[in-house]
Amino acid sequence: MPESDVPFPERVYEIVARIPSGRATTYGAIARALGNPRGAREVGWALSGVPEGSQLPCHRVVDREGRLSGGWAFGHPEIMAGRLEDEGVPFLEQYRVDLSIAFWDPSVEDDTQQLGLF
DNA sequence: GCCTTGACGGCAA
DNA sequence: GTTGCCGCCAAGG
Repeated sequence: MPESDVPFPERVYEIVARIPSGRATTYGAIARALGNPRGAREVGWALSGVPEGSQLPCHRVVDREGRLSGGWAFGHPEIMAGRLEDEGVPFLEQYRVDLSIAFWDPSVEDDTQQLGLF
């Protein structure tokens, strides 16, 4: 069946699920990968529907500046930041990841970008 | 059917 | 580099 039949939230989850450990991506990048460049807010809305305890690594999704805009959804940004830091994600500030190194583009399937090379 | 809210993004001042 | 405002898309009151 056409992918267009798949509900938007599920397409978001599918992308988020394949974000490599130690990397991060943005709401806008995911939206663009789904062919909806203006749907960044919709991506955020989709993730807000993710129940606690889900295996979905939604903590690896940040805004375009690398800030933990969704940190409070985990109860406290420290939880999200600690988990990212534990995976080796570089931070510019306490609540801001270095996307120049850790950014993972969902529209690229090339495995070399998952090697953590820079 | 109208208005407000929200885990965003882009641009102007 | 910051702050503010507007635009987008969906959901909920």
